[in-house]
Amino acid sequence: MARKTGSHSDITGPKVRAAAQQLIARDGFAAVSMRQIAREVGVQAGALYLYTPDKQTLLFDLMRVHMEELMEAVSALDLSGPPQEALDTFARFHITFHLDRAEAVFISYMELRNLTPENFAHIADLRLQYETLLETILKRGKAAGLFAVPDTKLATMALIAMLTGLTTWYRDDGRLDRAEIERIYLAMVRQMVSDGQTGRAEALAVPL
Amino acid sequence: MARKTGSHSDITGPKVRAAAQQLIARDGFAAVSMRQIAREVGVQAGALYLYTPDKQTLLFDLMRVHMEELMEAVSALDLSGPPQEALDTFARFHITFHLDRAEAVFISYMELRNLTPENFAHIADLRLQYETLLETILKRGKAAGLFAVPDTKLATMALIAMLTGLTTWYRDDGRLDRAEIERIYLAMVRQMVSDGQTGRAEALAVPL
DNA sequence: CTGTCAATTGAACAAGCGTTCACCTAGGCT
DNA sequence: AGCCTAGGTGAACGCTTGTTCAATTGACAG
Repeated sequence: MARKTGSHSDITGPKVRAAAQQLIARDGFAAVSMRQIAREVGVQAGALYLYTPDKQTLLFDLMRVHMEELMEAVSALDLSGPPQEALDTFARFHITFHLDRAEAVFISYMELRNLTPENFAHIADLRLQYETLLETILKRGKAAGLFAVPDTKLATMALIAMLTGLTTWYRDDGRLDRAEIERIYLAMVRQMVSDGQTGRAEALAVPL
Repeated sequence: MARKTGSHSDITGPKVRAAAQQLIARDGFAAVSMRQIAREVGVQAGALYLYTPDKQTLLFDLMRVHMEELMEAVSALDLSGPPQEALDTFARFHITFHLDRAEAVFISYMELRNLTPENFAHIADLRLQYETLLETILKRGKAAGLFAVPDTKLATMALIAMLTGLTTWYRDDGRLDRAEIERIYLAMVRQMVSDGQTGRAEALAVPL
């Protein structure tokens, strides 16, 4: 067999990562073998080692790329405006970005324990940076007397868990479409930090 | 070697489940071998099969017992009172129960995909029953005009994700103790469903 | 038409897997 | 004193694992 036509490394490389992502998201890192990934790609197991030094690095790269893309995308947002506006922007972004990448999100939350300590530290650091962006918004809103947040750190964790949890049950053919879900979640986010002065009607009337 | 003193099945049985729970919570079901569990118990791998027919059933039993204990404990609550009171009771219960059983909770959320379809269906059914208890409270509150909840199903998922997320980052030696965390989370839960009429001060002033 | 080399095969390696089973042995019962 | 059996051993089964590597292929440059 060997090479067929054209340069394959540009083709096989991405296919390896795609197959790994799909299988690991479905069955878990430890349960997926290199031979399964290879079969999905249409190649022998040995060939995978042209694209990754080992299985661990394959996982780490999936998570690293995901987190780097997340940070790059969130960096493009303007979160410097009024806290309420920044919170809306962040929440909308989080929902869309995560629903678009359900597999990568799932892996990044479930397979942390399969990383070596160094790799884990790197991913955890990126995640903390991301969470800090949200906490900063909450702090600004609290300082301005706009948000009623007992503790910004806990509110950050609560909001992220609530928003990310979406990816675990969302189905394309579900009762509500993505726009509706986004609207409803945004209303809940607003309400969770609202100080009551804003009024309920305002928080629930989410413009699209 | 063989038996040492007294009847051991009453001792070894629980030790097997405890060791399995600890190791699976830490490394994941697929990554833990029967030999590792046996070593932790202080026994040879073959002896485990006196206490479980196979590895899959060992996992299922851990999850089943956890979910059954959850349902039994939640059934003992009185959730028939005013919606706000019932919600408080439920939230407090959820936090306490889950923080007390971090390992079992972690397993029940992470290892669902390692269950056979029949076993999965059973666990999923118990979970749905649990979630329905919360949704019923939200529906009652909404019908009574007390809660501002755009969609009770989504609010249920959001609240459960938010509350359960707690177990993923809570540490005994953290900045806040459990009572404080419970109080703050309860305030956030109230605020998320509050209709603004109740007033912010009331929602944040959580009695212990 | 030939030589080069990127891309891949397929076999091999030692290690570990879940599970089974013939055997053993210490303790309680008669 | 002697048997019975619960509770456990330790070796073995066939299979899979991650990883390596010499050999081979096909596409392309000169």
